[in-house]
Amino acid sequence: MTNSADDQANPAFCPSGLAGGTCAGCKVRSASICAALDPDELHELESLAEETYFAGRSTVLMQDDPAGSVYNITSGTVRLYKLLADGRRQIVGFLLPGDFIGLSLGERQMFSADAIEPVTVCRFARTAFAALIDQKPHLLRRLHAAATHELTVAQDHMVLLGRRGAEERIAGFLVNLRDRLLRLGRSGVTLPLPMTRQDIADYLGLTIETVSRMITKLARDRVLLVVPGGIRVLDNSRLDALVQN
Amino acid sequence: MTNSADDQANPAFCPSGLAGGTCAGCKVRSASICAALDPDELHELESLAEETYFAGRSTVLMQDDPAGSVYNITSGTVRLYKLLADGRRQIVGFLLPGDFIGLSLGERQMFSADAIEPVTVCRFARTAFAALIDQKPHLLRRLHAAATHELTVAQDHMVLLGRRGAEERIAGFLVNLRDRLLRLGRSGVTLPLPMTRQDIADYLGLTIETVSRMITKLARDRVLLVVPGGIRVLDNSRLDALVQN
DNA sequence: CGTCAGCTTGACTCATCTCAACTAGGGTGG
DNA sequence: CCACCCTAGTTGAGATGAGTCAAGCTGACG
Repeated sequence: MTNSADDQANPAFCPSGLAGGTCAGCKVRSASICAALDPDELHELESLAEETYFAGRSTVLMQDDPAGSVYNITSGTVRLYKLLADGRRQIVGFLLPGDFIGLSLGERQMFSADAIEPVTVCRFARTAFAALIDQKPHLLRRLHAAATHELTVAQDHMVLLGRRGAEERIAGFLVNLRDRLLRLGRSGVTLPLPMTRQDIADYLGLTIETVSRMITKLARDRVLLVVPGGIRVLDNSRLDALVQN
Repeated sequence: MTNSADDQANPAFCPSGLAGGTCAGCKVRSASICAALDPDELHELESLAEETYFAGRSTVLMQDDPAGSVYNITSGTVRLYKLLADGRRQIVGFLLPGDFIGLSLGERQMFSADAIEPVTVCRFARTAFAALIDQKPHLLRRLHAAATHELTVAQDHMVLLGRRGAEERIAGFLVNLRDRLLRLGRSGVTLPLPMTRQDIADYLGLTIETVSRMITKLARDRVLLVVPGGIRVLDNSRLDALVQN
């Protein structure tokens, strides 16, 4: 539950995006920051990278801790969240392969992150990564593009949290997940949901019961089918229609 | 209501941060992107800048429109928002002097923006600004720092929208506004509220009636006093206490 | 002096939360 | 192999915080 990157490093294990640990063979490169680099630079980046493994339910990093590393996710799913003093939790995002942790390059973590299933990452020492970026403005441009993309995603999520009803939130979540999986070349029909209902609730600003009821309702309405470990979309157009705009 | 920057340009009018239109004399420089530049570079930036005025209630830019300009606010308050097809609105932020519009440097606007009171901005052609940034990596670093700061602010707002009650939201909004005004060297006791109750409601994911009731409650509890055009904070510690964490 | 926009207040409604019981599946140990 | 437990999820019934609808207030402005 509280293992850090350093406890968990396991270079032998490799079910990840990295084929034999080379950036050139990385399956998620096109979806990530690293796509900005040419072969020479890729080799340079590779020398800084360390493939790291996190067990399911293990902690990747904690809010306010010093930021020693930045990460590029190569397989698995990570939840990012903030906690209030009384234990309320808001999940601010789920990260998929190709996503980057540590965009700000700041000295402190701005949120907590844990692996919700086994996760492999490409880990970089933050200072070394920052130094590389100072030499490669186009890598910084790419990082900045990723940060502003995250900002739009965050703003869209504010709309969801501030102005959408429960069923709309669930539909929005599923549509969003579907589209991200499609971009990764995965199926848009069977959506794996490695996160718990509680995670979904804390992401959507709902309770676990409301999430459960709304998924049941969508299943009753034949918009989707609940399958072990996820859902199957039966009617994409009706699902899309539930997400006005 | 729908005047664009070009209709509204009015170099003669100058109640703004810019003293006589020079960056060197700009009152908000230390709070903005431009603080990254040395005197020579400032002069270069100045040659790209055009001081522009927006009347209260006028539109600065519309979501999905082509992004011709980026802006640095020198005086006044701007609301950024997204609309759903059925008219629901979520305000994603209020911008104060020193804040920047167009961090992404993208070709399309990702939100709408209007002036909620008379506003002056430093306007730059987007392409010229982007070209300058390609020559000044430290300016890009600064822009990136601003973007990731906005991202943390957005995530904190997600916590507010997803997990806080109505009174907590109001208190959070006021604490946040107070701290931003203090950073700009303004009073943290008398908070001007140039936005309407409806704007506050659309920012906090509430209705206008709930905003009104909660402000009345805080006034009844002697935490604040409602004054024309804003509020006066009577008890900072109780206001802070309402915002757990 | 009348109008109008912004704001406040009250009475009632309702979507979502809370509390509680129950089900299903997976692991463990006797 | 079965009994037990544990976690995750579902469902129901009732409570409640915020929304809705409606009326009235206030100050600015013509």
